[in-house]
Amino acid sequence: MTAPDTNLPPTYDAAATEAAWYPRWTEHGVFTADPAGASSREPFVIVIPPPNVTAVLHMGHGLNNTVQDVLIRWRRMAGDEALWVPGTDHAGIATQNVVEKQLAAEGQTRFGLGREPFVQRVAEFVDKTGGEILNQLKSIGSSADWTRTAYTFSPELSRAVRETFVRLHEDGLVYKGHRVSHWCPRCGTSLSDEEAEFTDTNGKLYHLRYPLADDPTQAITVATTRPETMLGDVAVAVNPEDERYQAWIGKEVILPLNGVRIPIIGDSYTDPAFGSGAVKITPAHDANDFEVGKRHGLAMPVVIDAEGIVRESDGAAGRVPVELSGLDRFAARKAIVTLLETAGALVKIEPHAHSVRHCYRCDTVVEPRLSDQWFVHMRPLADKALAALRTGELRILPERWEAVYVNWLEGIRDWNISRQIWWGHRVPVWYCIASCGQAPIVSRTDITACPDCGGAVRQDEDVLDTWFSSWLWPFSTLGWPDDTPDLKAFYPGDVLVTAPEILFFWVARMVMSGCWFLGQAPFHTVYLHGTVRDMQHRKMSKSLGNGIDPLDVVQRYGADSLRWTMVAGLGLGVDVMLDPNDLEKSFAPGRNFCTKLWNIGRFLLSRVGTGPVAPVTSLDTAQLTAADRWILERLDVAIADCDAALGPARPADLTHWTDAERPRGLRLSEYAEAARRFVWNELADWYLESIKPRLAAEGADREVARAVLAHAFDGALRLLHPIVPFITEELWQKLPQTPSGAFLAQASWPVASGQPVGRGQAFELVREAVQAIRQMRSEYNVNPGAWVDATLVAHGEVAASLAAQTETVGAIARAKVRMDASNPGGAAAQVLLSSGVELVVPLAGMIDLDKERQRLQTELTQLETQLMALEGRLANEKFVAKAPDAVVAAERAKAADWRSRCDLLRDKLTTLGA
RNA sequence: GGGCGAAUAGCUCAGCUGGUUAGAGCACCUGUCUUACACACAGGGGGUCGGGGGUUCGAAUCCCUCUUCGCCCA
Repeated sequence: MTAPDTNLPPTYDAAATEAAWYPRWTEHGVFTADPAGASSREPFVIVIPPPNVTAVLHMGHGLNNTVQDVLIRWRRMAGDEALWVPGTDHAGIATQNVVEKQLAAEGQTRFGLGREPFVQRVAEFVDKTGGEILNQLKSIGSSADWTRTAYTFSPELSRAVRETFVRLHEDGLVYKGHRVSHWCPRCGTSLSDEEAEFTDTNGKLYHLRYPLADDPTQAITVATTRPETMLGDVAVAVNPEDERYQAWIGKEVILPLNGVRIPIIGDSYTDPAFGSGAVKITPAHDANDFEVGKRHGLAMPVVIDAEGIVRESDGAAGRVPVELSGLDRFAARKAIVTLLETAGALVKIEPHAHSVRHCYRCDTVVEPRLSDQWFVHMRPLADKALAALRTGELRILPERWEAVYVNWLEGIRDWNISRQIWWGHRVPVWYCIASCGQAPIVSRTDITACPDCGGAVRQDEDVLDTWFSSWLWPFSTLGWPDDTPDLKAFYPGDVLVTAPEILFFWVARMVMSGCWFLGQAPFHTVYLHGTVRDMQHRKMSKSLGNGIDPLDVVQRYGADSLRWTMVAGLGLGVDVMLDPNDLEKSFAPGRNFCTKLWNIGRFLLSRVGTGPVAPVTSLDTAQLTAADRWILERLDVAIADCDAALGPARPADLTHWTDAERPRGLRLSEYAEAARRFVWNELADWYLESIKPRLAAEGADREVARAVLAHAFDGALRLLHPIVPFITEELWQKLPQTPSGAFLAQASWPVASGQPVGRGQAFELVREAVQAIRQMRSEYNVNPGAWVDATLVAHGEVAASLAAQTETVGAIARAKVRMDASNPGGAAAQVLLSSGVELVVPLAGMIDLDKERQRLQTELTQLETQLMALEGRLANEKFVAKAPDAVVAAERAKAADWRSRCDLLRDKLTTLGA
């Protein structure tokens, strides 16, 4: 440890401090959790939302991880066995895309390379460049337990994935389904419902004319947004209730362009009010049409292939005209519309706003495609996740997201978990090549031969959705499926911190898997924070170029400034607005706060020194001045405010939230403000100023002031450490009372003193008097360096209490203050303080009587207006009869107070000759 | 199309189950380099709580309605 040093440089050096402390913390295992420790204290566990292994840190990560770090550092100090599990996911589609791009640049494709070499190449790429983001997290101070760093594609976590697949299959919840799924032609894989995101689009509605086979003079008009699919139409559906078309059901029409005859069918799926009331049915290229096709036993010809190219595929022989075959689906749309127009089959084109699904990874328009995919039947899992929320085992903050969670789970659909890519966990299913009749084998271990005929087997080609591994994250990272000490000690965890965007993708699924496989929700609290946006409220993104690089901010302002800015702006569920064009505007407040803290530290060290200080508990309360009592009370209040803003950390009964507890806590900005107010507006602005004379003197009172100041600042540093860990650690190490070898990161969270409330009251009158004198000085433009005279007029107990404070008032306000039992009169500025104390500031030659009268008159008029309203209320019999007694009593007391104040003001005006 | 939420000071937001003279931070204006701090200190201005209606002794707070915006789902 560095030796205590009373001569700090005038400005805080963030870079040097950060570089010094982070390694010391990790070398001493400050962030390492011990499962054995969880037997004597409460465990507090957060698992990181694993970033993509190839990701680089952006401001969203900065926000997300700052929040987690604040919480984990808070609980670590509060005495919990705190564990923050870090790690990354293998990001199947995203990572594969990156490597495929590299291959493309080399004129290669993954198919040209072959599966094994390709997977090898991706693995090498990840080894070389992956995980950098975890190092970047360290530079913003993240106190994760790096000894437990996890990766979804590691052998351990891969075993959990396979176990899950097999167990769900045994439970009858995993099945292979043949249906229309979302397909990304660019990524070459199917997608889950969640991965196919809606985008509002200004499209067109094409009205097509299909002539009757028996009587080509008559025709039925269908409306579609995707005319290119008409080649695969197998029917026209009308609503059986629709009188316009009832007679047409059973007749046949001729498809223009390819001449295929298709029937007109009745199906209630058709909305008579939409378009023409007749809908073309293309079962292989639309999920709804697929259902209609199944109901009516229709053929399902495929006319668009996996690359999004129009051509005759399964069951589509004779359907695609030669001139259209081989066209991309969007080129085909144009060509088909032209051909239809030429053929007289295009009735009209209307503008049509609708939503089109896009791939969440590459934004390509999703193509619905008929294929075989592995699905998880989600209903039974969803029911457990719903129950967890309803019983209070789980809560979501902000609470309004609970409704969204419930809504999604109630309408849950089966989850397509197979992907037609190569980078990921291979589906653990094997097939006998000999087709000996052996059913597909679902296995925890690799299968090399058919158990029935002994012949060769092949493994399913598909890999699993990356989310199928990340939904296990809260327990796979702790060693599940083995019953490890970590799993015993740290499951279930406590808080999950993430953004609302992945509530369904990840959060709800983790709850489902946790409840299903371990019988308990993986955490009791989901904290959904806002999004980082620019000044136009646009989400920061690479494509918009409006991002801020957190590492750049760390370099220029320090990690603590970055963290402060994030936390101070973080109302519950509120977006954080930052200006990418003006970092100074966004991060200066954080830097300024650090500078302020630093200077309080400098002042303290230069005046208190490094000599021993007495613990405040050893001080005789009689020795404490009004200021001492006041700042100690303010510290108690600050502790209580911080605790109330942050907590409770967990349900009181450890298992279920009560309705009263449920919405409480995680108000990070309120916590930051409470701590800031204490150290800046109370400790620095008032206490420090008031004790300067005491510190300059010698004797017992100086020791009291030293002790109280050191204690109060120590408390402030503890309260602030979770937000600004580096500067607080640096300063705390220099405090005279800090034990050698200790870390603030492991020091105890402050606890209120338990001393009676209200003991700081005497100092409030000091503050009031000082503020009044300052106001007079400002109003009369008194030179800030000049001293003024002031008289405090008070009686009885108040006078006695105030008499001991005149020096303090004078020192802070630069005034020669004296007490008097009666108003000295004369040309003076006069202010009425509370408790009937009068402040008289004779400003020789400066006093403007008109101005004084004006000021007092304004105050009197305002007060009289308010008093009149108040008296009106009290005169209202209904108010007195119906309002609670306590309210009425309070209003009466207030009225009495205002009346006497009005009287005093009137007296003053009289003496001023008004 | 369905659901949820928001609208309070120039900006970002607090104001819990109706009862204080409606608050905070930042921004703004004025003065000051007062030996910890001008990245600071001191003083100050600024809101008919989106519009309308209702319940109540009393509404920023509860109900209805309209307008605007955001999010989720189809």
